[in-house]
Amino acid sequence: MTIRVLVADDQSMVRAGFRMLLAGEEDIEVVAEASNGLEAVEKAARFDPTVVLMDIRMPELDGLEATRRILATGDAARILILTTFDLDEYVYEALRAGASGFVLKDDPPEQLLGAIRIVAGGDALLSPAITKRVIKRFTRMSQPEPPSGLEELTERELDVFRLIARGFSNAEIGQELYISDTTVKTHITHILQKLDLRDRVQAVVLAYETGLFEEDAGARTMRVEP
Amino acid sequence: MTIRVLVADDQSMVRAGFRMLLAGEEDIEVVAEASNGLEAVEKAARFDPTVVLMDIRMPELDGLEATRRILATGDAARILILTTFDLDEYVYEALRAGASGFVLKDDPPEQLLGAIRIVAGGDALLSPAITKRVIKRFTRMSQPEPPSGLEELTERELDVFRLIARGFSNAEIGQELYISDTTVKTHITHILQKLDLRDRVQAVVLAYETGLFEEDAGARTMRVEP
DNA sequence: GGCGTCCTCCTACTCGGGTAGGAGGCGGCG
DNA sequence: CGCCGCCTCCTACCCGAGTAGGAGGACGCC
Repeated sequence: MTIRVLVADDQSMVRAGFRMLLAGEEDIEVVAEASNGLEAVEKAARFDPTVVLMDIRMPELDGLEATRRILATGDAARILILTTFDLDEYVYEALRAGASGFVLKDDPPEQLLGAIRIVAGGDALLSPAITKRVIKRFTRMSQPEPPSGLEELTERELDVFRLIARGFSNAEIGQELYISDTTVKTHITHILQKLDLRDRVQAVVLAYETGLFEEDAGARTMRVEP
Repeated sequence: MTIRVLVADDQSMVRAGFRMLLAGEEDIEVVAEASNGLEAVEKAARFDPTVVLMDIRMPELDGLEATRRILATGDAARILILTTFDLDEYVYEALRAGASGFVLKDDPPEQLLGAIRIVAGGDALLSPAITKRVIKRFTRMSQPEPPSGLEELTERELDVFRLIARGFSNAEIGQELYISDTTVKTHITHILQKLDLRDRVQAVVLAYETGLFEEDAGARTMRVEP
């Protein structure tokens, strides 16, 4: 019996890469691809895959919500999450959503193949680098705060965060969003508090390390004055 | 006559993606792959490709030096550089190294195919987003300074830059390197001047966008106080 | 209606970051 | 030797960033 795989990733290049990688395996078959979360949910229902390779960041619906919806249908599908960085905060949320494993996109191919087989067999696994962080997280969590977790940023705060991550000053952010810079400051204070960061520099680091905002790569340009 | 392509990229997934993409084209054939710069140089000599798809950031030897070496052999190969971001400062260096074109990795596939054919035909091209920056750069360059280009950072400045890129404050950098924070400030002023940046936030953005310091990913941890 | 959330804007303050300019020590190189 | 580049450190100054705390309007929900 072959392992039926659904590949859900918004980058066609990555999908093609997986398809090629898995094509060489006797016991694995790619039965469908999805380029966003909604499509993933739909195709999971239609093709009944054994394993869904799920990117976290996708348009329409992200990998987390897609994971929840697929599992909510009672399907037997196992979800294997693909993350780009081991720092990805979503990992903890995905754990709660019921994912069976996490693999880093730049892990060696053999590791990925192994992961698919393990997950298909009903076991769970984490990439070593992720495991380290998860453990650290849980040991830290069990002491001071109750359950906690990361607070959610509002829409507007995300707008501001996006611009911070591109190196904008408060004044520039204000111009871009048509709000005063005191308002910008207010948003930033909230962002830093919610994410437990010291200043905007750390916010930029976090944004890149977790791969936030990779969607708007097209518009990504640092401001340069003439 | 088919266009012979060498794919040089350190991510196997990306290579596989290109192979798959190009497999569908009648006039294009992937004759070899390379996972680092040295391999690219060697295989370019061995397989005599029409076009080399070259990633900039690669182990052993980066895409720029590989480009220089391949062109130095007098081969007819055209180099098409792949960049992840339009902000990549290396672009200017690669121009000087003799690359024939630049394509963003997330440009639509048709654009990439077109680019390969154009470059194979002997013309040069830039991705629109890159063109914009190059023009801005050259117009700026032709006025005050002679040829110039990016000044090189010293070893110590790189040390400081690395820590800036991890979100460290000046005081923290000073402790880490055993120097006073006024010295740190001095270095930072020089870094910003040399790279034409406004503040450390832009420096962090630049570091990530150009993939500087990806080597020390293992040690990459944001400072978090207990 | 009343409550809560979000967004907006304000003042006033503190502090870290960045600039300007100078200075001394060290090592390499012509 | 003398010059230069690099690293180190300093003072003095300015300004942007972030904090604290308050306030008002829009909207949705019970």
